Amino acid sequence: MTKTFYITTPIYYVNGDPHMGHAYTTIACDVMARFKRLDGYDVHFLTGTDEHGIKVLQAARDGGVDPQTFTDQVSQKFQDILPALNISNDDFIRTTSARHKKGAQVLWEAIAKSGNIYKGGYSGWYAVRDEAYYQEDETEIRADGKRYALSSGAECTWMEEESYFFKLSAWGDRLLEFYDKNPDFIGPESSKKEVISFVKGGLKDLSISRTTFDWGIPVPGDEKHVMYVWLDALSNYITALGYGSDDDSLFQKFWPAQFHAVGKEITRFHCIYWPAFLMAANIANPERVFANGWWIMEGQKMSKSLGNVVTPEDLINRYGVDGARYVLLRDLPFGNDGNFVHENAVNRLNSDMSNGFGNLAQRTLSMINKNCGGQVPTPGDLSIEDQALLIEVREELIHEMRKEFENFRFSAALEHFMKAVNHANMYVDRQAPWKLKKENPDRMATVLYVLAETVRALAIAIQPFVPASANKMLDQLAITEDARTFAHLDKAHALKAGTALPEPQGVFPRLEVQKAA
RNA sequence: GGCAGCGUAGCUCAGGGGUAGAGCAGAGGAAUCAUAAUCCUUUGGUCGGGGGUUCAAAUCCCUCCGCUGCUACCA
Repeated sequence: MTKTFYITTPIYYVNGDPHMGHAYTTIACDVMARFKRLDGYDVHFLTGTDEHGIKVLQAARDGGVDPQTFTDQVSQKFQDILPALNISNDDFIRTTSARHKKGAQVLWEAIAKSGNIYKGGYSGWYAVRDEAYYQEDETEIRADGKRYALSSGAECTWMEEESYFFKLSAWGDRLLEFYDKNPDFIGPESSKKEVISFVKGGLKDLSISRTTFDWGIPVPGDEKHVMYVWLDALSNYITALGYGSDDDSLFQKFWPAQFHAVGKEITRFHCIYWPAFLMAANIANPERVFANGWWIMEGQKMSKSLGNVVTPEDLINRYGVDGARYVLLRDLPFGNDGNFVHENAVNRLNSDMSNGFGNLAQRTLSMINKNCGGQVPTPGDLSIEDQALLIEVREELIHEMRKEFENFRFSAALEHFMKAVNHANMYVDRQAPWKLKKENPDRMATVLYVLAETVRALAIAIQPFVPASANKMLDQLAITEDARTFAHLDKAHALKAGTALPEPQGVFPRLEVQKAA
C-alpha cells in the first residue's frame, strides 16, 4: 500500500497582507510535498487562512466593512499567491467556512466529553490597548492612582469575564512523556528546548472562550461564547480532512499528519496546546512540528515604517517563480534565521542555475543537436568514469537528498545537487567531446549520451525546487510527463537512443545584478 | 528582568575539545562544446570582547556587548 504523507503550512492570519515570510514557509512545504510525491508517497498538502479573532474584527471595522467581507478579501490575496508561486496544495481551508466551523465544534465536544473543559471566570487587570490580561505583579499604581502594565505602560482595569477553561494543567506530565518518547516531534533543537522548559515551568489552565466579541465559532451549547482563536485555528488541520463531518474518509486516510510547518513564534501553540487538545479528544498526535526562522532584509528587520517589506510579488518579479523558490531555500538552513541579500541571491541563481546546471544542459543538448542529428546518440561501452557519473546522478544523489529532506535540510540537499552538477561539468571538460568529434565519433556519442542521461537525472531530482524549469528541461529531452518520478531515475528508464529531441533552448537565463529593494 | 538561540573569511552560511570549512565575490592559469558559461590553482579568518577549565577551546564554563524569538490566552 502506498504510504501517505500529510503536510500543512500554518493557516495565515488575515490581519495583514501576504509577505515574504508567508511565501517562505509555503514554498518550503511545497518543495517537501513535491519531493514526497515524486518519491512515491500519496501526499495531501494543506494551507489556508485563519480568520477569526478580535484583531480581524477591528481591522474590518477600521476598513469600514463587515468582517466576512474583510476576510474574504484578505483570504483571497493569500489564495492568489499560491498559483503565482506554483504551490501544489491539495486543499485550502478557511476558518470561516462551514466545514471548518462544524469540525471545530465537534472537536470542542470531544474535548468536553473527556471532562477537560469546565466553566469558570476569568479575571485580572486588563489593558484594552494591549488586549491582554496582566497579573497583579505585572502592573503598578502610578501617581494618578491608576494601574498600568509594567511592560507596555497601558492603563489597566479590573475585568471579570465568564469563560470556559481547558484543563491544560493536567497535561504537563503527559506532554513531557510524549516529547520524551517522540524526540523528533519538535524541531529544530532550539524550539524543542524552549517548549520543554515552558512545560516544565508548569502549565495553567487555558481560557478557551470569549464573550467580549462574537467574531468566532460559537461554543456548542452556549452560544454567547465564541471559541478561543487558537483552539479554532489549530483544529483546521483535522477539519480540512473532514473530521466531524459525514465524510471523514480523508481524516481516516491521512491523519496523523507527518509534518506541520510553523513559524518559530508559534511553536508553543503547536507543540503544547495542540497535542494536549488532541490527547484530550483521544485523537492521535501529529508526527513532527518543525519551526522555520525569520528573515531580515539586507541586514535590517522588515517593517512597514522602514518600507523594506518584501512581498511574494516582489520576489517573483525579481527572480521569477522558480528563482524565488530557489533563493529562499538555497543558503539558509531551514529553521535558522537568515539575512536576505539581493546581490547574493542573484549571484546564487546565476552561478548555480544559469552557469552551473542550465549551461550544463545547454552545452550537452546543443552538441547533440549539432553533431547527432538532433537525436539521442547511441552509446558504446561505458568507461569507468561514465559509469561513476551515472551512478552518482541516478542513485547516490537522490539517496543523499532523501536523507536531507528527512531533516528538512533543504539547503544541504541543494548542496548535494550542485556537487553533482559540478562533477558533470568536470566530466564534460575532461572528456572534451568537441575533440572526440574528429578523433573518435563513437566515443563522442557515448559521452554525449552519458551527459544527456545525466541531465535527465538531474532535472528529475531538482523538480521539487524549480518545477517549471525542470519540466522545460525534461521536455527538451523528450521525457513524457508520466516518466518523471524518482522511480524513473534508474537505468531501466534511461533515454533511448534515436529518440528525436526538440531544438534546445536556454532554461535559466542569467539575471543582471541590481542594487536596492 | 527571566528562558532559549545566534554572533566563524569581503558576503551568505556550515562545523563544534586536537594543526580553521563551503559557495559566492577577488587573483592567476587552461580550454573554447555552451547562457563569456566551464575546468584547474589560489589570496583571505588571532571563529563578538574578556576571563576560566584542559596537555589542547571556535567547540565546555563564567561574564560583558550586540541581534532574534518566547515570557500564557495576543497568529
